[in-house]
Amino acid sequence: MRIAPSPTGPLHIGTARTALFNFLFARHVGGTFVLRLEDTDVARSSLAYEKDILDGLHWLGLTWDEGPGVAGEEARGPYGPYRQMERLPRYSEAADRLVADDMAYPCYCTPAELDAERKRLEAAHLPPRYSGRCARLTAPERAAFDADGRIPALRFRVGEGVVAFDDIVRGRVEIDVANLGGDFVIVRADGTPLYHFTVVVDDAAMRISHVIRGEDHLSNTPKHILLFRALGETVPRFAHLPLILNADRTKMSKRKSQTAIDDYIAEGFIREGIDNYLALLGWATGTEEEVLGIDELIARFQLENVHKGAAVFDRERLEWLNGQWIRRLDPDELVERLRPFLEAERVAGRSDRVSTDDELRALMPLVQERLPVLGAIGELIGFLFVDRLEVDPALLVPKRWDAATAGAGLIAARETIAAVSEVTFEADELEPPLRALAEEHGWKAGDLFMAIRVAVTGRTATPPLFDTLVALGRERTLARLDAAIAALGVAAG
RNA sequence: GCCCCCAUCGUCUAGAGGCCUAGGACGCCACCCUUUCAAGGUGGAGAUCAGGGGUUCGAAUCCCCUUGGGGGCACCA
Repeated sequence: MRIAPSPTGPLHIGTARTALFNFLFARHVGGTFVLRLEDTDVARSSLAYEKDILDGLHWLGLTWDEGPGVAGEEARGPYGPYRQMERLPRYSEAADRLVADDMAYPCYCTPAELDAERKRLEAAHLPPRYSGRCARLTAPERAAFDADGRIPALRFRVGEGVVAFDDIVRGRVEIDVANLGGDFVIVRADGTPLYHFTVVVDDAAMRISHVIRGEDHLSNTPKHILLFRALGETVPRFAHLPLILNADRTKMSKRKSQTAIDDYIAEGFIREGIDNYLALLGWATGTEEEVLGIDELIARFQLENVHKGAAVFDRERLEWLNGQWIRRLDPDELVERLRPFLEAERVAGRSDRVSTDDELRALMPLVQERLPVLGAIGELIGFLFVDRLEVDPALLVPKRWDAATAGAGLIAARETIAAVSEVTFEADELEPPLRALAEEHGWKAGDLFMAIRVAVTGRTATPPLFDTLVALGRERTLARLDAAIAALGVAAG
């Protein structure tokens, strides 16, 4: 199996999903997973995108058995090179063979001529189609064009008949060659080969047995089959995956959806969540199991169960699955993965320092079940790492209270908390006296706790209060209470 | 325009002729738990299986048509 991305943009969700399905299938059947870079669109390809794609696939855990050398590392696999621009001689050799067998021919039509032809057909409400004008040029006619200085492209003769194949997910597909749009170009006038040609030459050369790709290639498959046959190669099995859709049910696009894997990584989605979610987009185990790790996915994966219908990308479900996986992470591992996000908070100026690993580890029980994405960590515990906390005085007054009560409550709470010594400053030591305090004054414990919460965190939604106070420490807790009391005084006055 | 593909709750899906008065999950709504927020638990609303014809004793499941949606038709990949 193979994944053959074009380095013409950052790693796209759709490419990642196709790679994942190839990977799952390859691992399930004990096959070989190949990565090939289709960089023949030189104008749009770049090394930066190439790196982005390879890094992204790695990040997702989709490791390939054969692929190009990167960052000084050797290429792996016996069928390299794995970049198409390094395989040019192979394409021209294959093209020469097709020309020698008269299965391909030089076409001298200029882009302008072809364009005019297409426009004419369009105006007549006819499907675009190459006329075949150069298909039966005689040797002298070709010589005349050559003498004229015209550089020909190469076209493949599609012939006639019906091409049929048994797609693993779609079943039998039959397409009349007459609908292929006429003989198609396989080599540009500048000598560079085109996608439909390179993909076939390479899939054959790399001994690809199963071509698993997006449904957008279904209509092109007959062209590929014709090419495999013309080259005398074995036609691989095909499996066309359902497309991933925008919310409006059109093919998922950058314009209407967040498609770059990088953006999901930056938000703090984790590979386990993304892999799990993507695997379940267009495929199901047939059981009610949904939270599945990569090994479980591999064990259960069957191309036969892949859906035919396209699937709308549902971010809510991704977030849920991501949260499931964050909760399943080993706490030390979570600390590890959180660090860059805390660093980002500091860089963005939202916190004054980054926590130590010990501090963070102690917080894991509080944060682990509250993170849908890693990027939410700042919202959750950022208040612990700021020197000067901004508190909206209005928030300090719980709904059922007035400012005076809030002030009294915080002053009383401050005294109670101050009575707890530094050494025994634990959640167990804090809760009972504060509850007693509330009861003594006839306050609802929740109201008192909310006032304290806002005073020390600036927020109404936080991890459990007493653990939060402990994390903050006695000194800072008291200081923030003092600041809040002062702020209330001003607001009340 | 032509060709190809597809069609079960808002979304992801289970379903391969009787187990379906259609199951699960996300989301939503209640309730429970609870100091807030989450997490978790329980329950609920939500799909006449796009519509219409067949086939069959029996159809979400098979066939046909219609409708709707999508994809493809480049010297892009």
